[in-house]
Amino acid sequence: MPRSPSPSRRKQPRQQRAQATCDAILTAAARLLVRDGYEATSTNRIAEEAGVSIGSLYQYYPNKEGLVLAVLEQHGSRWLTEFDAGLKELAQAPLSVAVPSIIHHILALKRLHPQLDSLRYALLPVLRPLGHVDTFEQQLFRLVRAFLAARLDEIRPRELDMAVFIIVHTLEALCHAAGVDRPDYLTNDAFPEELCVLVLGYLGPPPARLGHPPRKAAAPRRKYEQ
Amino acid sequence: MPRSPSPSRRKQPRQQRAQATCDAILTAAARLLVRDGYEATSTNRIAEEAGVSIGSLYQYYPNKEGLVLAVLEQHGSRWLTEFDAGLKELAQAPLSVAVPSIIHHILALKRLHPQLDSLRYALLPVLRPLGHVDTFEQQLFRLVRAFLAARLDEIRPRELDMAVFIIVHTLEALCHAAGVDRPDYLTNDAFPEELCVLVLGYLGPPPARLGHPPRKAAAPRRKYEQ
Amino acid sequence: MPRSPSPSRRKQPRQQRAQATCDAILTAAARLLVRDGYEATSTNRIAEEAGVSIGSLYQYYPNKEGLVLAVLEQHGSRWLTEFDAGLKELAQAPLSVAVPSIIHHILALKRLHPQLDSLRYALLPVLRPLGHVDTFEQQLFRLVRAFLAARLDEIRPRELDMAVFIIVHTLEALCHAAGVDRPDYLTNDAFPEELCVLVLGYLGPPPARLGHPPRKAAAPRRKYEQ
Amino acid sequence: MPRSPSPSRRKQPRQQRAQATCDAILTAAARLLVRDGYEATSTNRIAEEAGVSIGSLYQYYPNKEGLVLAVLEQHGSRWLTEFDAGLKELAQAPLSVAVPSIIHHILALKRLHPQLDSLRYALLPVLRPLGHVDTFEQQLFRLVRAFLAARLDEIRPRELDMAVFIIVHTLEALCHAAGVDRPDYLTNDAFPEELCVLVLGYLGPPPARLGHPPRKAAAPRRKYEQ
DNA sequence: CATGAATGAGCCTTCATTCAT
DNA sequence: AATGAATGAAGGCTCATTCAT
Repeated sequence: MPRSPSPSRRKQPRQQRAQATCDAILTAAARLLVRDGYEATSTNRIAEEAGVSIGSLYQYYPNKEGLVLAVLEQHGSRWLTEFDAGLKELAQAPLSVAVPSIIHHILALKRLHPQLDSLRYALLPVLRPLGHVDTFEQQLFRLVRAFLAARLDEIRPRELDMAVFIIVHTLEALCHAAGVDRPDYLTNDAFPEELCVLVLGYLGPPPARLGHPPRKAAAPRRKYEQ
Repeated sequence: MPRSPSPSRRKQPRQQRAQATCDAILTAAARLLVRDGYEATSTNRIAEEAGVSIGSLYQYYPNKEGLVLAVLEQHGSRWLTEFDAGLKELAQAPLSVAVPSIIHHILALKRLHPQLDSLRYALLPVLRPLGHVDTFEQQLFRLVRAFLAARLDEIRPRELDMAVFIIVHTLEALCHAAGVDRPDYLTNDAFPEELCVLVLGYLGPPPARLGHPPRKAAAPRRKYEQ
Repeated sequence: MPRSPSPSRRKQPRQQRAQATCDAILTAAARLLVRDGYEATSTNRIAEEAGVSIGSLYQYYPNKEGLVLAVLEQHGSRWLTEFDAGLKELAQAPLSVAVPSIIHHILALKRLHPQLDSLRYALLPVLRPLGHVDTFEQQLFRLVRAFLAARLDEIRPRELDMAVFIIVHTLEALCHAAGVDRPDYLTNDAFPEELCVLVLGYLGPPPARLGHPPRKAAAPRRKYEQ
Repeated sequence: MPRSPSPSRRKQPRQQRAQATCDAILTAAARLLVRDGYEATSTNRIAEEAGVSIGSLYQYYPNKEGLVLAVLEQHGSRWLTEFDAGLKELAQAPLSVAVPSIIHHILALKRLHPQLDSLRYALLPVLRPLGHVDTFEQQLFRLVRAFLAARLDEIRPRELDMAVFIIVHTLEALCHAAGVDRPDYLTNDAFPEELCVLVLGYLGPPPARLGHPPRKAAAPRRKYEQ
């Protein structure tokens, strides 16, 4: 049985030509999904846009959902890779430096593929039953959780899971909403600064321990509070 | 003028029987939309579920979009009414009292109609081109903006529009995400407290005025930071 | 059994108010039929346009076809009445005078109700199975046949039925086509003159009888041939 | 350019099997349109009659109008081709020979596809907004106009456009009406002779030029006037 | 008489998917 | 590997007509 259990792939391309076909389909699908949305994008139209027959499309992807999943997987893993790289560079930085940098990074990624990025967000309600986005979201959670776990002495929240939940969903929603409703916020200085205030204000200073006023952690906040 | 410009209504019911039909349709539509999503819900199925003929459905609602709009309008305006009433009661309260109360109120509304509430959120990308949700969102913005405008001396942000944007989208997204991914957060004490920290931390103390350290405004935060 | 066998009427209005309702329906139907055509005109829309409930419409007309038939009947009988009156006035006139006058009259009627007139023509293929238009057409045939029968010594054709068939269909088609494609022809002097040439040329001089060259009959043609 | 601008075709069949499908659809459509008329013919019924699935129908024709247009185009262009060929053969013939021959030809074509021929006529009001019939009619006008333009010295009318308008519409209407109301006229000797009288009488002798009585042109008329 | 709520068959069309070539 | 012809369930929606009020 040559069928892989993946819901997004049917057959691995063996020849170079086949790989090109796969890519063309993926690219066409991304373009149409971004332009028309999930329901308005038909597999026949994708094949046509890709310059490929509908039969070929179904040779590599088991069904429409699988194809869309593949699109999101590709974009999601690229996004996570870049995001992870950014986090790694900040492994040693204090929160007051890391958070602004991360936010800056996220907004930059948003500006890079504004629509593909929104696509994942818009497809959340459609594809949740398929279990893909969970993968992306879970990875993102894991990365952010690890990041915070390494800074337990710099932050206030003790329930890490909840803090990650709050931070991830907040930033995702605000970036998405900005892209949709206020594109000017994406190329604006004030917006990222406000996001930093929001996140740093939330992560806050760690609970004061006896005799150790958390002066260092609190200091950076002034930058945004003035 | 026999034609109403409303995109969500076609004809006003004149008889009591007709009103009952309208309501049955609306109720059935809400139930199916919540269960299956916009695209997977067919008007024929709605009519069947409502126990009326498809013709009756189209006598009162001009098309599928109009019907969905009517569902959201009904729920949205009820939600806004209740929210507005809650805000009015807090008109004189200081931020440190009002914000926790508001967040508590929002979560209570969420628990009341968890799915209908999510429906609006999930349909945002589908219905945006129809211009309804803007109405809801605009009203919400207006209410929150007025609330903050009356407390300019208690808060830090000077760009009110951006602050409203951030607070509204953040709370919406977190409540929605909680309802979907972590229902336990909705009936949990820690979650609302964290939301308060997030919002109050963001709104922060007002910019210090000459010689008047904003000690009083900062004080209430202890309640949530311990 | 109060139902009349007429396919276009269900019930005779007894009260004045009812007569007004009937007329409003007929008027609205005529307007919409002219504007949108038979298939695109719905009985519900007619009732709405007439300011009457759909139930009232079906109280006076048995179905859509019956209503349309009534519209055509009304217009057709008015048309025939006027046409007949015109013919009567020309009872004594020689062909060379009568034909131009008749053609002038037909074009005047056409200009009077250009669309209603076309409506009958356009509905021919739709309503033929209902047997109405035959009535109109038959009456028209009878009138024209009587007109020609009284002038057998002035005309060439011996098969009167065929001559009537040719003249009636020719003039109907040309007037209709002019109304649709070349409205300028309707208010033009050359067009009716050409129609006269066509008809008079066809009816032509009577077959020459021994020793009696048909000079007189031919003479009038000069008027139109110059 | 994968999208053809034609309103009557969607996709060209590449395989032989597909061509057979196309033809079956066209044939079935023609049969049902002739039998039931435009509005009473449904695309589902056509597909069923053609023995193909409704999906196949819409793979080759963009919509109902397009399909009907294709039917008419096919028949119309065949008709025009044959008519044109007939005209060419008569290029050198005098009017008195050409006109009877043309009328004979038209009636023969009418007898060949009596219903398809009527179909176009009946669909005129339905399809006019789609711009097809104009094409047919325009071509017919052009052919007839060229025919007359080559015989300016044999005919009376100086306004060629109006003469063409009159002749074309007259013959169309009479042939159609004969097919519908008097099929016996189509296989009758008297009818075509009367049509010749009508047309030749209208085209008439050319305006007399100084001292040249148009005896030759008038002579042939005797044939039909006796 | 008049109203208008209710009906439901049926229309046009789309689209994910299969399979013979 | 690739093609593209074929499928048919299903969707949104209309409209002539009936009947309880």
